[in-house]
Amino acid sequence: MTLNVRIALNRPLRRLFDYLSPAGISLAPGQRVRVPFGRQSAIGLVVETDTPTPDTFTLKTVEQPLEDWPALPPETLTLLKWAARYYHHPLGECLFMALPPALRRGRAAERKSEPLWQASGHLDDIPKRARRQRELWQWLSECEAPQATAMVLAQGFSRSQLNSLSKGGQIKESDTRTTRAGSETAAVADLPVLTGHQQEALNTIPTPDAGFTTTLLYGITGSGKTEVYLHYLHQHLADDSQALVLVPEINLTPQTVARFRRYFGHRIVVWHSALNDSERLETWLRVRHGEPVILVGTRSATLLPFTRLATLVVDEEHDSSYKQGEGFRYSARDVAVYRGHLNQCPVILGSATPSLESVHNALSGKYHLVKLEQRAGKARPPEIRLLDVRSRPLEGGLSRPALAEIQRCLDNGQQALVFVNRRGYAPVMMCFDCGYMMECPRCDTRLTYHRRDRAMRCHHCDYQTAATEHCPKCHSDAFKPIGQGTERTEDVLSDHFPDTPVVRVDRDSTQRKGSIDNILKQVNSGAPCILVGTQMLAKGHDFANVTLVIVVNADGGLFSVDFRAPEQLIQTLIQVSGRAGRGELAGRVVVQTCHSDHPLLNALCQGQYLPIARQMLAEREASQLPPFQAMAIVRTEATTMAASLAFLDQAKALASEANLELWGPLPAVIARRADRHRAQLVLLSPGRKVLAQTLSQLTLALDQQRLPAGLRWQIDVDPLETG
DNA sequence: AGCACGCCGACT
DNA sequence: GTCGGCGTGCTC
Repeated sequence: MTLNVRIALNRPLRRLFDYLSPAGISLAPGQRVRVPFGRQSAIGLVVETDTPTPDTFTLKTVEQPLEDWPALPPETLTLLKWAARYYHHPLGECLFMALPPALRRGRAAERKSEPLWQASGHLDDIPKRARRQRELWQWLSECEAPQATAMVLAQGFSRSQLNSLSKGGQIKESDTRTTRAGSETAAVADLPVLTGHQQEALNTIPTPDAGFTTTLLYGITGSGKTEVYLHYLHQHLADDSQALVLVPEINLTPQTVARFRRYFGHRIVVWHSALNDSERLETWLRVRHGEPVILVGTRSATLLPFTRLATLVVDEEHDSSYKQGEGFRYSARDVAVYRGHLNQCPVILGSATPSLESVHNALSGKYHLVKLEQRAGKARPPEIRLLDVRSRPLEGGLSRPALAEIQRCLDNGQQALVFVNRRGYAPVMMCFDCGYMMECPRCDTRLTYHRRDRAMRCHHCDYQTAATEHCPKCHSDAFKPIGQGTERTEDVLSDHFPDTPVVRVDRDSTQRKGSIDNILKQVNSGAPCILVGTQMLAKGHDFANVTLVIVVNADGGLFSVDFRAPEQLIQTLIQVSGRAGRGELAGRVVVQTCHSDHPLLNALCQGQYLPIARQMLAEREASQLPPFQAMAIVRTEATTMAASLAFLDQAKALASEANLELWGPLPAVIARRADRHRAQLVLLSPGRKVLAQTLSQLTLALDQQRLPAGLRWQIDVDPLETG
């Protein structure tokens, strides 16, 4: 008896390879195998069994299975096959995304016993000056069960603190799994009491009995959506079931995890980009073996091999970090919804500013709409006001009235938040004598001036060069920064308010590990201070004493070429406004603009998101943009623009038989990036079927073309960026 | 993606 | 004379 199997490999190939099963072994779909491939040996995943024998060539034989069980269980395999088709990405690469790196490389799927730490000895044995070590000891001693190193690090402690304590004998390794299993059901804190509105929302979300349902939980900032998720899971998740809670990358802070762990203890497991290979393997195995975990994770957690998935939650469902920006460009939110369908279980999408796609689905009845329109506790929604800054003198981007508002806020002993949408000191350096502007040698972009590091940096590639005081071209000293970045606004605020701490929060200031925690700690102390920062500040943080938010410039998103720019602008403005007045104090938001008559900004001042979303949806419908048509983009990059465009011209010819709207080919908005010349062809279709069929035919035909050297192309289905 | 094969330029 | 550049083609 010889049975053939069809196998996917981790290669960017839109095809599978057939092999003979090894003698006496029958293989199942999803199983991991080692196979000879060319003159190398590769790891493969079985996709189909009992496939026909070809008559034109002889098959090679699978070397051996790596496990006698499928690494990818049936549901996960079905999910990934669907996703590979939907996103028109090679199946092999999609399947391997669902394996941890260790298993992709062929390591054994075994748990390495990892140490779990528990406190022993006495607090007094730790020197008083070792403050963090003492805190770590205290935390461990308060934990219900011994903690893994990953957990300790997630709490913001360091390896060196752990090592010191271990050496001194104040903590020790406990025996691994037995203790953990015993603690699964350990008593944990009581759930927070729900407000009447939260309770009402909770009661309105369909229960798992209803099978597959998608609920859009529209809850304004500060309304307490997390409490609703916690109660939903507590009420409806069976003890032997698994749940997935997706959060945007930035939200998976130790505080968020601690919040879940307080009520579910060790049932909470985390998954994010900072895990190392062995932590990934460990968690992947727990999920695969059906441990009843509640997994809190970022985008790629959507692809984990759950076997008893019973509830999915996508928090901040509008967040763009759910869409993978390269390679397998999937949307974790959309894959999660499909996964709910496969498992016939509830999916809850939560946001204060849901995507227009989700609002559309809610309004059309495809999703249940549950509203939570009151802030929890005594907090009230902030008052939003436009401040027209045409012909007003600006300092670091700030107008006099804005500075006066900040002064008043500080005088009241409160905190202010200043939102600037660019990091660095200034986005451009320009010579006022010869007009020269410093550009990136590899991209079609201007270099951003980073004053702290005396550097000129490109924000689109890794280029950087020393900053100069004189114009590099004409040596004039009239070489000046143009525009605002967070550093510049920080400087102006420090000069203006010398007695008040000014804290900058952006990618540059938070690079050091744990620095965001220190910043949050300082802010949460409540003493007057000014926060200056980018989008980072807008996301999910709870600053009780911030009562004033200043938006330095709202105009960037109003006139962008990208059709999603207004949606993203409004979402960011509402999210950042939501940072004001979360405690008992009322919040105020001042939005500086040169277009105070713009209808979108005026709608924003009404403070309600859904009406604005309706308005934006009407515009999308009028111009037949998503979600009223399905969109995909064929993107190219090549050594010359001519090569990129020529390739897309062929693609256009291949696609033009179908009844589709085609835009382009056109050079990308940033046409050259890291010396690659980029272009795109946009496909729009009223129906998903036509689009999918066209893309299938297109990929088939394009795969057969031999590509000019250095040209790469990809397909982006449901793109977020159309630049 | 790897990897080998293959056909032209500057090195001991 | 060979080492090695990366173009082209193939992998069940």
